[in-house]
Amino acid sequence: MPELPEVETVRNGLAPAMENAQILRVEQRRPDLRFPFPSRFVERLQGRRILRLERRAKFLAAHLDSGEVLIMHLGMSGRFTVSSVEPAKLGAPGVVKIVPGQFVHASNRITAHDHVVFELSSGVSIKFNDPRRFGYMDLVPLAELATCKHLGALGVEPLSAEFRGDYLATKAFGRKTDLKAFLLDQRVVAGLGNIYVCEALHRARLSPKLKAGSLATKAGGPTQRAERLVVAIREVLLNAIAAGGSTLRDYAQVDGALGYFQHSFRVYGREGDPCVADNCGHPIRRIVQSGRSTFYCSSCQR
DNA sequence: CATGCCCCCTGCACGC
DNA sequence: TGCGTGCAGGGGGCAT
Repeated sequence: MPELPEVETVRNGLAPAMENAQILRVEQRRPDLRFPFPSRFVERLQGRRILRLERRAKFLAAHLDSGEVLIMHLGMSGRFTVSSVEPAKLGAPGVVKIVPGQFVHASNRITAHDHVVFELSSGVSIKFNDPRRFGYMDLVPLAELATCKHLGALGVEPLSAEFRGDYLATKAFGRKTDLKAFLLDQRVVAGLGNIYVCEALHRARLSPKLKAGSLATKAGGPTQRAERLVVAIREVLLNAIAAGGSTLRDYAQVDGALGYFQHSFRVYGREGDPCVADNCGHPIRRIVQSGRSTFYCSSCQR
C-alpha cells in the first residue's frame, strides 16, 4: 500500500505518540517478517527513549537515545495501530488506528497478523500488523544510517530541492528502460510506487512506455519532458499528502476526513473509464510493465 | 552495470 | 456454497 504519501501520513500520525516517549515494553510475536528481526531486538528497544521519528522514502526511522535507529518498512500490507493503554486516562474511546492517513477506532486486543507491539510511556500501545509480511524492521547505528543497506542506495527525495529536471536527466541519460520502470526504481526517486508513478505520468502527459533516456538531451541536460515530470511528481505527492494519502481497502469505521486521495486518481484502477484530461475522453488502458499494472491514456500521454 | 523475471505471503474478488 | 484463478500499494535475488 504505502507509498511516500501514505508513509508520510503514518509518520505524522505516529510522531505525537512516539517522539520523546520511552519504550516501556516490546512484544515481538514472531521471529521474522520479510527478514529476521535483528538479534536481541526487544532488549535493544526496551527502556530506550525515542528522540524523533523520520520518513525516508518509504521507510520510517525512529531515532533512539541509545544511538541506534529503528528502521521500519511497511511492505505492501503493513499497518500501524495506536491505542491507548488506559483509555479512561486519556478520557476518550481513545483508540486510534493509523491506516494510510486514516484514524479509526480499533480494539486493544491482539488480532491475526499483529506481529509487534510497543508499549510507550506516552500511554499508548502501538501495534504493527502485516498480513503479507513483506514489511520488516531493523536496527542500525545512527552513524551508519545514511549508508546502511536499506537507505544507502536510495535516490533523492522527490519533495526535496535536489529533485530537479537536471537530476532526472543525469540519472536517465542513455537508459533504455521504460519510463515507468525507471520511476519505480528507488535508486532514482525514493518513495514513488505503482500508483503515484501512474498518476504522475498522466499529469505530465508522458507515456509510461517512453524510454527513460528521453528525459535527457544528447548533451545530457534535461528535456522538457523531464521538467514536466518533476512538476507532476511534486504536485501529485503534495496533493496526496494533503489528502492524508490513499486508502484502497474499505474499513468499517472510517474517518471520512482523512485518507481520501484515491478519489483523485485519474488513471489508477480506472481501466475503461474516459480520460478526464481536457478534451480527451479516450478510455484508460491497463497494460503490464515489469510485472505490474500500468494505467494510462494512450491518447494524451505521449 | 543494466535489465528482466521469479519469488516471498495472505486475502479478496470474480467466474464457474 | 465451494473452489480455482488472478491480482494487490514492494522489492530482494538471481540469471542473462
